[in-house]
This record gives sequence, structure tokens and C-alpha cells, in this order.
Amino acid sequence: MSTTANEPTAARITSVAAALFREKGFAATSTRELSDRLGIQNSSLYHHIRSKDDLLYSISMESVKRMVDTLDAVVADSGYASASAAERLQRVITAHLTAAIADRDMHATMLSEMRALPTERRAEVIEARAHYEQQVRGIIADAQESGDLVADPSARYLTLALLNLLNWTIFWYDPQGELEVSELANILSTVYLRGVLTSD
Amino acid sequence: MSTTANEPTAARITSVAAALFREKGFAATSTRELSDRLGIQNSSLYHHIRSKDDLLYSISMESVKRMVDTLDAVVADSGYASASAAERLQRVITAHLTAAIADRDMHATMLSEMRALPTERRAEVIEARAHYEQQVRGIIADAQESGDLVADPSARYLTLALLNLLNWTIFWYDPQGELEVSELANILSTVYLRGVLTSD
DNA sequence: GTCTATAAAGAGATAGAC
DNA sequence: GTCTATCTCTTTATAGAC
Repeated sequence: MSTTANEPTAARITSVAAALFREKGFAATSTRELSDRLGIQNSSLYHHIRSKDDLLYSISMESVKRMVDTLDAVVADSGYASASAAERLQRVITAHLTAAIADRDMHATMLSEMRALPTERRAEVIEARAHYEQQVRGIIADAQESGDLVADPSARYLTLALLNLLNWTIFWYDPQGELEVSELANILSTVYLRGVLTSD
Repeated sequence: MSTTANEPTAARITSVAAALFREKGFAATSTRELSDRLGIQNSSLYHHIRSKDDLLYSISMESVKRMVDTLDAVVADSGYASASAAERLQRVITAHLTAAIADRDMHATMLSEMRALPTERRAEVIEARAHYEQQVRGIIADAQESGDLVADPSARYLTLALLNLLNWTIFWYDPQGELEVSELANILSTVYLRGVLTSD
């Protein structure tokens, strides 16, 4: 690889790093393993990145941003406003899983390795993630107010339950396995919606 | 601390290590941090343990064993055999959460750090954990066969959904927070059972 | 059972040539 | 943009005195 853009090196580094961080964890991944997998020397890495920490930070922020953008797109969709509460939540669940699995390495890294970030940057990621969760909670609260969801576990706890259901997936789901993302989304939507809707 | 058993040193090491491993991750925790927190020198640690790996292994195995024992106790309970499918699952969910949170540090360490173990030991932990999950799946399959649970998402997927719902909890639940374990168990049971029971 | 001292390996990162 | 060489620090673990 000599001069111009075949595929941007920075992007390759990011995706290979995310894969390693998901597989082994951030702390257990050495920059030498990363450079080996990229086919370059360890020192060459530092022409493209400032530090290993920077890599984790950009992966985490990028991952959260994509999740937020995905959810924004769901809500902005032309059919969303006129859809039923069940249909809306179904779309949210499907979009969440599809996006999380499409960026599986980055997403899993963000969720489980953000604690390795220095304080300020960690706080930034946590805040961005909290913003995402607030959006989801707003959708659930709206559906409760319109009487479509049960009122009893509060929006806060219905949101926790939903995020439990969605987040753990990233640690076992295998894109090469027999279960399609859309099937998984249907299964989890079915169970969750039956569990929280006021009527079928 | 001079001679005899005040509180066994080995047990103290295990519990302090589990706390550190949960907070920072296994690879990011140095044996010096561990010995500092114990108030001894780094080298003194090695009178009690063989290696850092051994510590992770024993924490992981102990954690799985406690979960298996907990589930065995639920099924062996005098009231279990005569209980309804809903009541049985409610007991399983409550017992799982109670045990997981009682051993929160060990349990979270087992779930998220077992990948750091050398191949054979990792396989052992994974197998023990798989055994636990098979027990849960058997309970769900039985409830499907008796017609108490929906048949459509298969036992396999209903189990995945339940474990998703339960496992993620360990990463955010705060025992000092406002939510009691029993309340959390009620919330998650309610949502799950409404979602999977054939009738209310 | 804990200490001081230290070995041996591996980590992240930089300097400077090409 | 990648290389060789290397610095410096930290890591896990051991040796041997007390």
C-alpha cells in the first residue's frame, strides 16, 4: 500500500481494533497484536493513531452515534407517526438489533470496555449512551400515556427490561449462526410486546 | 493478623479480587492493586495463590456452582412440584437474580471475564454454565409441553430471551440503589411471564 | 505468613532513517 | 507511510531472609 486511498487505513485500524477488543477485551489486546493483524509494524500504527486509548474512545463514540442516528431515523420515518404503539416498538427493537449487530465489534466494545476509558471520556460515552436510553424511554412512556402499554412497571423499569433483553444479545449472537437478525428481532419483540401491551 | 483463622485469607483474597475484576476487568487489574487493597505486599499474595489465572478460574467455577446449586434447591423445594408453571418460573427468576446479585462480583466476573482463561479452563466454565442453561431450558420446555407456555418461539429461544433479560442485570444493578432484588425480580417476572404464558 | 529485592518478559510509545 | 531500533515503565512471579 503506497500513497492514496484504497480503503482508508484509519478505518481499517478501527475495525480490526474493534474486533480484537470484542474478542479479548481492551486491556488484554496489545498494540502489537493489532499491528500484526494489520500486517504492519507496531510503530507504524502511531502514524495513524495517537494512542490505544484514542482508539477505544473513537470506537465507543462512533458506536453510540450510530445507535442514536438509527433511532432518529426510525422516528423520522414517514410511517412511524401513524403506526400503532406495538408497531412503533417493533420498529425500535428491530432497528436496535440490526444496527447493534451490523456494528457488532464496535457495539460490544463500547458496551463492555468503556470502563477502560479515562474519566472524562468515559463520562462522555456514558452520557451519549444515556441519551439514547432516554429516547427509548420516551417512546415507552408515550405508549403508556396513550394506554397502549401497561402502566404498572413504570417507564423506567419497562425500559430497563427492554434494554436487558436487547443488550445481552451482543455477547452471544453469531452472525454466521442459524438465526437471522430479523428472526431474533421477531422473537424478542413478540415476547416483550406480549409482556407489556395492554391488549393483543 | 498473625496465626490462626480470623477470616480465612484465601477467602478474603478471592472476594477482593472478584470486586476488582468486576470493576476494572481481569486484564486491567494488576496483582499489585490486589495486594494493596488487601494491605499486604505483592509477593505475599503468592503464598496463598499460584497465579492470577488461578484466581479467575476459581472465582468463575465457584460462581457457576452456586448458580447450579441455587437452581437445584428451587426444584427440590417441597412446594415446587405442586406449583403452577407461572409460579415455578417466578421462583426460578427470583432465585437466579437473588443468587447472582448476592455474589455480584463473582458472577459478573464469571460472565464477562471467562474469556481471559486459558483454553481448557475456559471450556470447563463454559460447559458448567451451559449445564445451568440447559436446566433452565428444561423447565421452560416442560411448561410448554403442559400447555402453560406458548409453543411458538421454541424452548431454545424462550430460554435465550429469559437469559438476556436476567444476565444484563448484573452490569447495572446497584445493591445500594432504590430497587430491591425482590422488586426487580417481580418486574422482570411480570414482563416475561405475561410475554410467554398462554393465559393470565 | 509476610517481608525486601529482583528477575524476566511484555507493554505503550518515540526517534529518526528511508 | 512504513521501517528498525530502542526507551521506559509495568507486569507477573520467584528467591530467600525473618
